Amino acid sequence: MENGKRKKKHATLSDIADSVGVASMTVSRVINGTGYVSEETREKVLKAANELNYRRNGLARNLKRQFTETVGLVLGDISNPYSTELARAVRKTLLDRGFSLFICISEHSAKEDIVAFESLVNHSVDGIIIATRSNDGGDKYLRGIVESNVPVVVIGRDFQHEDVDFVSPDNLKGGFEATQHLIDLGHRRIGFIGANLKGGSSLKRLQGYLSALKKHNIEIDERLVTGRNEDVSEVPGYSTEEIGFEGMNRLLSLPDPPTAVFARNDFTAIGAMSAINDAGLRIPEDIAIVGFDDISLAIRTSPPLTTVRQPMRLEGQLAAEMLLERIESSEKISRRERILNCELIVRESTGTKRS
Amino acid sequence: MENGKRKKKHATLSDIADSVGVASMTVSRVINGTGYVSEETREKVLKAANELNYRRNGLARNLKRQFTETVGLVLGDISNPYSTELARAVRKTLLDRGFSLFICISEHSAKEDIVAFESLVNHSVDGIIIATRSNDGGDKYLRGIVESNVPVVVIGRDFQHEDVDFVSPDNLKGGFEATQHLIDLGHRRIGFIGANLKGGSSLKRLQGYLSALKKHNIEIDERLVTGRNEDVSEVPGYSTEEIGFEGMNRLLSLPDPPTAVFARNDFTAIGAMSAINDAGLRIPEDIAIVGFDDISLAIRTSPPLTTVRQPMRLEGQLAAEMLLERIESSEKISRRERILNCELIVRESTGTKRS
DNA sequence: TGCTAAAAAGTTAACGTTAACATAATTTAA
DNA sequence: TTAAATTATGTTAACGTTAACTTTTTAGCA
Repeated sequence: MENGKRKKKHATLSDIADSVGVASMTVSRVINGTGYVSEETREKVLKAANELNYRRNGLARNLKRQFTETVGLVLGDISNPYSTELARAVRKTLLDRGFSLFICISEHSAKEDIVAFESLVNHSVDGIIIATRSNDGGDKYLRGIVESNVPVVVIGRDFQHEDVDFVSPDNLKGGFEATQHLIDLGHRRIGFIGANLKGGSSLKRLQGYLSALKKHNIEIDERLVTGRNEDVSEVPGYSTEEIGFEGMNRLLSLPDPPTAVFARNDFTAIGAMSAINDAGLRIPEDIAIVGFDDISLAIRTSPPLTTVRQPMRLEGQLAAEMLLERIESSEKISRRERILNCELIVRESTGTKRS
Repeated sequence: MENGKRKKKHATLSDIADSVGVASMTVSRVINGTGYVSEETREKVLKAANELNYRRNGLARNLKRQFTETVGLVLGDISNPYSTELARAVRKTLLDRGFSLFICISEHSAKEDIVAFESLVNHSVDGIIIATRSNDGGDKYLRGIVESNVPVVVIGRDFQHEDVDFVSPDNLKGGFEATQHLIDLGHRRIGFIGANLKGGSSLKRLQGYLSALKKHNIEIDERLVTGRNEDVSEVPGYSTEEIGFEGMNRLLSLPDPPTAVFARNDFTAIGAMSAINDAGLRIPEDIAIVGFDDISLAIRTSPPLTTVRQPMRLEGQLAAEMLLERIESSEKISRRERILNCELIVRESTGTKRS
């Protein structure tokens, strides 16, 4: 740091103490409203604090108290309403218990994961909730953090550790049901947009898709599974309409394009719908489409999007509650896993049974 | 806090020092890579640090150093891609300079603004960027923060203070041009969705709309200006499709509905488009529509949305740079204002000139 | 009146780190 | 070889707060 100078100093407890003529402990008592202080002193102190524009130094306070009543949340794709909903629920649960929340973004790499973890640990947050996708570098660093006794809960991230709780929607079942729904409607050529067969092996939604096909003895055509390779992509996650759009165009250019598509999430589905429209095809008559998440926009697409609803709020709330338990318990807590049910929401984008 | 117990202690510098048999200062030097340390000692120290799973205590460090190299960003509506883009740009600029970013959400009240400011100040962030809408309580608290010398930059928030920089898109001009565009196409009855005439007086986009009408001597019909009252709303901002949908339906139910609509932002526009579709009307033939922001989705709506593009990244970058200057300068910096140009992006949702 | 309890303060030390200074060991230069 | 420079390490104090303890003052009451 070549740049040394920082601004004018803030008033401290002892500045106030000096100005009033008491000990700083007395001022501390006034500020925190603890212990005995005479009404007279209290008023003098408050007056002085006000005049000096006193603001308590949280660093010193937290250093002394050994906890910060702050939790960090690491999000991948903040513009996905899923993340937002999650963050909102986490925040509410924490706020109700007197904790505050700092959000860090980690968009697409282990490096960013690590930066996020590091800055949170650095600020001595009392615990961390992580909702980014798993990756080797991040996992390794994370393991170190957990082993130094920082309470951690992961949401939807494939991270195995005896001291880390896990909350996730049932992506596998959700993916299965979405695909099953398309099969029930008579579709046989069903595409998947949002991952590759090689790269997306950890993607439960894709696995659900594959297992539904398998169950109905539909052969898996790897050309029907398309998506950008995440690990390579430098493009922020939110632009998944792009991915959906591109992916759909790839599918449409096949000699034998699918009659239905399961998109990895609603944004991807919206992008795909746009590509279908552009190609002059109709939804659901020519191509049926299912998304995932049930973001609030899903009901406003035209036609309204069939999708798998995941309980985002519940996920956030549960994760926050589990974390708080970890933070507040003095005993070791064994890993808990909560896989939450999803619900298929059928709207017009999948239409009715094909003849 | 009735719940006292926190977890097992972390290793400290002196734990390592003791275990290796050196002074903690030496360990500090190894950890920070500063000053002279013999290769032999360095290795011993690193080994011990590793074994003890040492992690430096940022609270103590920052307390001593008197700065944290951390900046806080307060966002209103995190699921709006606008916020995301902003956050991303801010983060990138900061990261390049070695700062980390904590994001706080403040969704719809002065109370939440204050909670967010408070927790950031509490953690002694070196500066704060604020991108929430102005409100009395928040402004008052903010003023206090600024007066205690915390560097602050606001984005698009109407906050006047000699020591606070201001970055904003030119909402007034943008709103004007959006409306002008509709007028140029021959529209006379033009609605505005996203604010009330009473409550939205501070909304520059609405003012731009009004002034464009005035310029062309089109009488202002207050029934054509519709939106939920923000201050009252308990509904999170992101569901602005809802607002657009509801608002459009209100406009459609008028005896003499508008032939064109300017929506406060793209999400609102998308909601409005959905309502227009549901009513069996065509865009742009029956009703033309303009949004604001040019989120990535805008090009994927059907028809693609005419909108006003604001330079979100630039806003974020500038705000971050200004903040860094404030943080690093030892001299007082006078308020700087940067109003950034917006650009009308004409797509199909406004069609061609009416006959 | 004296004695106890309650109220109102004050004192000390510590949280974990590092800046600033001091000292000791080693190397270099002349 | 001896002083000066370099390298390696140590000591002290302070960042601002508060837990834990101590002391002083006031109030209560038998």
